[in-house]
Amino acid sequence: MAIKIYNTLSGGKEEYQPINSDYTGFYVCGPTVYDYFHIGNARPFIVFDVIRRFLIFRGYNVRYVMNLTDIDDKIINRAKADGVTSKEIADRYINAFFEDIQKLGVRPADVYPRATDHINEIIATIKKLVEQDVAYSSAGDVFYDVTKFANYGQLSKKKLDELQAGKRIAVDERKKNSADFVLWKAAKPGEPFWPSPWGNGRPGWHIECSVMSMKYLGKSFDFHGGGQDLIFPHHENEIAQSCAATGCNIFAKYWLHNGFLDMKGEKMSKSLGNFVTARGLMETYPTTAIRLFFLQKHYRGPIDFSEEGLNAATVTAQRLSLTYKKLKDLIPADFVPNKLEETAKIGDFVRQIQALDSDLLAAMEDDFNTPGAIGKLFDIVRETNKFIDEVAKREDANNVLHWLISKYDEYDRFFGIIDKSHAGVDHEQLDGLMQAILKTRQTLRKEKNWALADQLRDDLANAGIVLEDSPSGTTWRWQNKILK
RNA sequence: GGCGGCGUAGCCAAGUGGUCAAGGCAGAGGUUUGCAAAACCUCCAUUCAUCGGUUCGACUCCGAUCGCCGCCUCCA
Repeated sequence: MAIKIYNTLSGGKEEYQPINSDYTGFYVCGPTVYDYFHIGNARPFIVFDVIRRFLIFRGYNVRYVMNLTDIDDKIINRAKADGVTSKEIADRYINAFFEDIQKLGVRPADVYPRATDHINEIIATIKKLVEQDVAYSSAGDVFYDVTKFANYGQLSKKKLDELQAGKRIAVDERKKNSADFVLWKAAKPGEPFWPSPWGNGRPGWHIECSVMSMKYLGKSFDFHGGGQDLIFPHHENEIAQSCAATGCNIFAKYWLHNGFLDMKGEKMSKSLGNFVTARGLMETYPTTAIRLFFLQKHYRGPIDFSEEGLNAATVTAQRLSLTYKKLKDLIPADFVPNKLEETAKIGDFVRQIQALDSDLLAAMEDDFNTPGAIGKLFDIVRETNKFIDEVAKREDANNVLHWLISKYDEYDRFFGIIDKSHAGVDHEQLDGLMQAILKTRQTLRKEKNWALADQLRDDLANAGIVLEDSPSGTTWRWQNKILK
């Protein structure tokens, strides 16, 4: 089955046809590193991570590039405020960015190009644009002349004469057209700068993405992703610059844009001040819950940030992870699988899961419909739990368990929503301690000393450890912080 | 004003021109358990913002209305 993708450029779903067979080029607009990113900024990091991982799962050799904007006004202002250099600010928040996305379970990109590492290439590209007369310099600044690009507006479906120029922000007098945008900014006193044919200055925002995406992915590549607010002008400008510079018809073939995270019906943003950092949120909620919170909604729609939503996602994520843990606990460590037997009841069960599996993948293939796919996943979870309840009565159960685990592992290759830490049992010493406590409590239970056995369980619950008694023994796990 | 999108149960949220609609959370009852927890079962939208139209038939297509959001050069 082909993967269908909603392309902002065409305004409809298209079948994915790779530009070349060697690799799939995927560029996503990354952070401007002047502060910790907030949970709204995290949305593209997470949804494009999942899309990328699904493409890899489907066998595409994805080359994934995310830029780091490490020079711009906000960084300069922050540096001034903190009394340090722009580079120190950028380095500080690049490190924080890497820490945070790792915690969020986002796989690292193949390349994280930084604007300041590509100044020469940026200047060379601007030079080319000036030579072609699609850009002009004015007092040390260089502007792109949007009237020179016939298809300007193709992505955002905007017409130049219908823009409300200057409505929000005063138009720079030196521009020939109000929609012209800056390629090179002359340095003001005290600002960091690089020498250029137009004097000391620094790159404008849009040009870095054109230069770096094409450097690492070629002048035409498959996917370009980012938030919906980047459609205009950022991505529109990227297309204009890139196609003017290289003469290519296609810059990025498929344009993917994620919806916003709203805070009480309003877009979450730094400038509105209504934001929660990803870093802060991860202190309260498990990352599996945060990812699930995003993935239970289609990536193009808006999401309203709410604690109720995150609490619900926390419970949901735990349900999935507990089922996975049970599967793992049931199968002997030294089990060697052989072929699944197509016998009677086992066969019915396997076929049922296979049907759900097929629906799950079909949902993912339809424009990465993660909410639909996760709905199917929870059908699988319910069937799995039923199977687990009857596992003792089943023949060939270990083979089926082994197969089920492989299915969950498969889904998690792109979702990343199963907590595989095994409830902390990877800490061997702690588990040894817990086993000692459980052994003592087991003795109390045999003696029907319920009061003491229950008190022990309650005390451990207060410490964030949940005990679960079952006919086959007692297990322990961490309580989700949020659910205490 | 231009462009784009949205409105499905208490909450979140998929989906289809034709068994009057997945899944999750919350809630009610039950099974299991020494009691819990976890799990399972049952119940929880004659209805898909409103009003028209097309159709044998629409929540799904078309039009209008109402409400909400985003972009129109800081912005994921």
